Formats: sequence, C-alpha cells, structure tokens
Amino acid sequence: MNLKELAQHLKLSPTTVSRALNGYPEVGETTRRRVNDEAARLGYRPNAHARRLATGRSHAIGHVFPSDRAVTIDPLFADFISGASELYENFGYEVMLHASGNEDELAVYRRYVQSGTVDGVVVLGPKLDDPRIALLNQLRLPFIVHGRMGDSEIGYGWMDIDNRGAFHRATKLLTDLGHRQIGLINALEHMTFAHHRRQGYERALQERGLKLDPLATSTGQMTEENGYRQTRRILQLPNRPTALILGNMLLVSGAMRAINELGLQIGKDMSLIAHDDGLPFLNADGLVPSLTTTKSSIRDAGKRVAELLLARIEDPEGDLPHEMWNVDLIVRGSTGPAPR
Amino acid sequence: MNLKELAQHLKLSPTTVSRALNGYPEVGETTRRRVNDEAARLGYRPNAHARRLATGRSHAIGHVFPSDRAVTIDPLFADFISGASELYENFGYEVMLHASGNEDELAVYRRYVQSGTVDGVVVLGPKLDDPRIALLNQLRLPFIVHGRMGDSEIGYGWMDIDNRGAFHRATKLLTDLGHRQIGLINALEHMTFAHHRRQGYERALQERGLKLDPLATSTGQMTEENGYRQTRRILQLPNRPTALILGNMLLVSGAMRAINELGLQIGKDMSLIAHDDGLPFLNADGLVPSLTTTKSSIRDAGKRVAELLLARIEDPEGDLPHEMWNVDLIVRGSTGPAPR
DNA sequence: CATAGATTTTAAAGCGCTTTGGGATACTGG
DNA sequence: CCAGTATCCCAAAGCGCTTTAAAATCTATG
Repeated sequence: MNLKELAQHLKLSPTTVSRALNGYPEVGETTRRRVNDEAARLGYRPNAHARRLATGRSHAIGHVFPSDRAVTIDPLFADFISGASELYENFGYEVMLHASGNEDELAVYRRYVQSGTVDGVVVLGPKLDDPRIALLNQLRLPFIVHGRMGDSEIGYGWMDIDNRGAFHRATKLLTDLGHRQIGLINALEHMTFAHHRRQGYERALQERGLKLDPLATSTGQMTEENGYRQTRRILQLPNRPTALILGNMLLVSGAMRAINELGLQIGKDMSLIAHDDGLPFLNADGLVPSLTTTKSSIRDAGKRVAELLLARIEDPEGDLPHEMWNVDLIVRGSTGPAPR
Repeated sequence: MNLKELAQHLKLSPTTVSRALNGYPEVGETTRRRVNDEAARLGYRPNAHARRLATGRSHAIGHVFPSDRAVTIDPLFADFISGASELYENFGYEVMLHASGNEDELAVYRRYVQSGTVDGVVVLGPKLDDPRIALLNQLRLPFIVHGRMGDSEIGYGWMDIDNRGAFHRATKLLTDLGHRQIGLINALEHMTFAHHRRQGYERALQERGLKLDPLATSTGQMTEENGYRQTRRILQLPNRPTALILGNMLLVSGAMRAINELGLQIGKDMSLIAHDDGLPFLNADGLVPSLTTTKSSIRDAGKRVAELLLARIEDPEGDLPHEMWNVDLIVRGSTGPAPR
C-alpha cells in the first residue's frame, strides 16, 4: 500500500492525499478527515526512505559510542539513550547508533553528512580539548554536547550538570564535618566532567586551608575493581583519609568492600560520598548504611539534550543553548563527623 | 556532490559510475579504478535514502528495548548492542534503536514493516510465551531471537546459551562439595533464560535427592539492592543455606554485603556462584575472594546474533539457525566445601 | 450575471540512486 | 572481410514521496 494506491482508492490525487496527511492548510476539512480515516483503516504508512529523499530530512539522530573498551560510558550510555529515545519517539525521530570501532568518531560524522544519514548528533563525554566540536561546526551538522569542552562555553550548544559545584559542595560537607584528609577517586581527568569535579574538590580544600595530598586522589576507570583497588591503596597511606569521594556508583561496592575489609565502619570511621547518575540497578538509598550522594539523573539529561537538539534542528540559526543543571547533595547515612 | 555530478566530472554516465562503485562486472577494470579513485578524492558518498528507495533495502537493523523500567536489560543491553554493532558496521548496516515506550513492541514492528525502516530485527529477552515471534513470522520480517521462547525451538531462528546446563553444573559443583542447602536468586522467571536456569538448578538438586526449599529461592529484579535483600532473607531462614547461586553479577555486591554483615566468610561459611555476562565494569576475578562463575560474554552473543541475522536477511529462505552455546564454569575462590 | 478572489484539487517535476534493456565498440574465428 | 560474441557503456524508467505551478471549482460582490 503506497500513496498512489491510497489516492486511487480515495479518488483523489497523490498530492492532495500527501497534503492531507501532513497537515497542510490547502486541503478541505472534510477531505482531510476522509483521507485520515481511510489511511488509518488501511494501515497506510508512508515509506520512510521515499519521504526522506523527497524532503532531504532524515528524521534520525546519530549517537556514536566508543567501542574501544572505554568502559565508563557503557552503563551510563544506555540510560542516557533511554531518556533521549522517549523524546525522539514523540517527535517521530529515529535513533541511530554507531560504534566508532574501526574508523574514528570524526569519520563517522563525515559520513553522516556526506550520505545524509542523520539530521543531528549528540556528542557524549566531551574531553578537555575535543576535536569533534570543531569538526561538527565545520560540517554544519546540528549537535548538542552533553557536558562541555573544558572551560569553553561558547561556539556550541551544551547541557551540563554543575560537576564543579557538586564536588565542591560534597567536599565542603566533609570539611564542615571536621574531616581533614579527604580522598578522591575520580574518572579519567581528560574528560571534562572529571576535571571539573577535581576542581570543585580542590577549591573546597583550599577554602579550608587544607593541603591536597595527591596520593589520596586517583583517576581511572569507573569499575568495581578499580574502586576496590584505589580505596585499599588510599586507606593504607600513612596519613589515612577519614573520608572518600567517589566519581560514580560503580565504584561504590568496590570501595565499601575495601573499607569493610580493613575493619572500618562506614559513616563512622570512614565517610563516603559518591556521585549518583541514577542508574536503576544501583540504588544509593538501599545500601547499608545508605549512601550520601551528589545526584543527577543521566536519564533526564538524555531527555533534555534530545529536546535541545530537536529545537536546534528545527531552527539551526537560533541561539545556542547553554544549560547547566544544579546537582543535589543528598545527605544520608554514610557521612558523619570525623573520628578523632 | 551527487552521482550525476560525479559522472559528469568523469565524463561517464551515472549508470556506469553506479556500477563501478557497486562492483558490478559490466564495467572495465581501468574505468572502475578511475571512478573509485575520483570518488575517494572528492569524498563522494551515495545518498543513503536515495539508495534505499531505489533498492528497497534499508540496510538497517532494528533493536527495540523496553523503556518501561524493566531494569534487567539495561546494562546488558548496551554490551550486547556494542558487540552487534561491530559486525553491522563491517557490513554497512545501521543500528536503529527504539524505546517501546508509548506503543508496545509489536506496534513498533508493524511500523517497521509498513514504512520499510529496517531489514530485520533482533528479539531480546524472549519470554516463555512471546507474541513477538508469531507476529514477526506473520509480517515476514527477518529476525533472530537472542534466547528461546520457552522450550519451543523451531519456527524461528535463535542463538542461546545453555542456561539450563550452566546452572545444573553450578549446582552440581556445590552438591559435590557437600552442600545440601543451596539458595537461588534468579531473574524474573517468565523470562525463558531465568526459567531454564531454575530447571537446571532443580534437576541437580533432584539428582542428589535433595529437597527443594522454595523459601531459599527467589525471583526478581537484577539489582544490587535486591541481591542484598534476598540474600539477607535467605540467610536468616531457620534452615540456612550454605551456598548461593546468583543470576547476575549485578546482584553480587549486594549479596556479598549481606553475607559480610552477618559475619559469614565467603568461600568458607558460604559458597557463592554467579552468572557472569562479562560486563566490563564488574570483574569476577577481581573480587575478594575471587568469584566462581558461569561465564558467557553477552557481547560475543551480540556479535553472533548480528551475524546470523545478516545471513538470514541475505537468504530469507535458508535454514533457520538454532545455535546453543556452552557456558563455562570457572571455579575460583568463592566456592568451598560445605561447612559442617 | 459576469468577474475577481478565495478555496480546493491536480499534473508534473524532482529528490538521487539502481537497474533494465539496448547500443557501441572491440575482439574473435571461419 | 564479415558474422558472431564479448566487453564496455548509456538512455531512460522507476523507487514513493513532496512540492511547485497551474487548473478547476466555489464564493462573494458590484
């Protein structure tokens, strides 16, 4: 069943039917209703490719993820996309996924443009200096960055959470509780979000006149195992921290394991704060003791980024969005006054 | 830059250029080289939609994931897709993702067919009785099921791991070690894989003449919190199990937490086996004690399913693949003889 | 009642590719 | 030297839709 057949069936021209279905004003109200009813009855759907060819719009959004085992993004990625999809679906957009395996991510973008596969892309996990942004601007492919490229905030649209503020606040809570040695297990710091977190952490220490102990911090993969290793290492330092801040919920069980192993009690001997992206399978509130977190749903972020991107595609000359979300600090049972 | 322009540029007809690029034999070797070189030099890529319209093939694979908060699939999903993408990419296929949010999954399939969006789909997480399979057969949309629909093995192509065998072997290891009370924390058992796992578990108990204690088993979400809750519950039964089998690595940290809390030692007072899908952020070998697992990489499964699907699309009348993978039982430090 | 203007419908071109069915042209062997 | 056969290339149709420009129909007005 194609448009032509449907038109014959209705004794109308394809033009009129097309217009009726797409809501153009040049068609009478009664005709429109008749067309819509019949299309629904016969289960007619326009051929996606024909429409794309004719309009030059693909109604698809590209998402590239690194398949080079950059572990961090994986579980978060699914949740982000899941939020974004919700929105795309409502606006009739498709989600295209691409592993940047053989070719690199830049090559994928070039291909997108040359072959017209997508109308826009979401840039995930921006680095301090990220070539993707310049390329996309040059290619004139609409995009929104989830996060920022270092401290540059103009020249591209972005939506980010206040990582600096979040880790500043978390660190400050700990210093207010009297902790003087505070460890940090961070993500890889060429990623902007991790860099910002460290900045927030360091500023809070400075404000209290506390000296930063580089050995009490680490940057690495967001895995259970790394959480365990780093926690163990940090807790065996001569000048042992009494509190620990973790970049991610995936680190938490490893960290807790290490803490328990050393016979320390969480919330008493050792305070713990983690950043919680709201992954559905890791609930900070259900832990014992419940976990103090800086929380921001990555799923909601996905939804919002999708929204901004569609707006941008709609109006490519409009103002670039710059949107920063506050991050909640939720105090629960894993933080307490510093032991003396 | 389109085909016509490229052809003019080369002083050839579009026909010849198209054929040269697509490897048809009707074009001379020298001409072909000339065309390929020039296309590469100018960065020409055929318009994806035009090609799709002309060929009637979309070169895209659909993947529908439930966005109704069915937690289980999320982290596994990303890994599965990641494996599949690797293959698709090599064969020039796109990955389309769809949240089955408002409309249900069946509706998405119908739409796929009506609008020609994809050439085939992967069915994930099949249930004991799953309407998707009948619908897809009726729609004549090529598909491969990752897993099986209950015990029916014909009438559709599938690739599955031997869940029954895996859990049978795991349980048998424990009974061989002298354990007589063995708990099970399973996924939701309307899912075939979870159903099979229980069957394997129960058969091994029967073979040893052990009585099944329904209270020592549970089915539910694959989350840290549920792992904790169920473990805690099971370990407080009057007739406390000395071993526990977990459906998923996500349950593990919760379970370990509960075990430690009750002052029991893993591998000694309490043996532990989990199924490991090879998620990159949860390493069974890095735990302390290292974890005995039934292991099968979900990423590899994704890759294989993709391969089978592409073969099926290539030859829709070919034999339906039925492929079952063995699951390794890797014995590590978390299992030991039953305490007396 | 004729005519201008508004409304509704249509024919036809075009989006950029593939592919059918022929034509040239060059290469054989009788 | 010519018919027969490969080899190489091309014109044109068509995939199913949108959209421009124009035609047909209806409404209002002097």
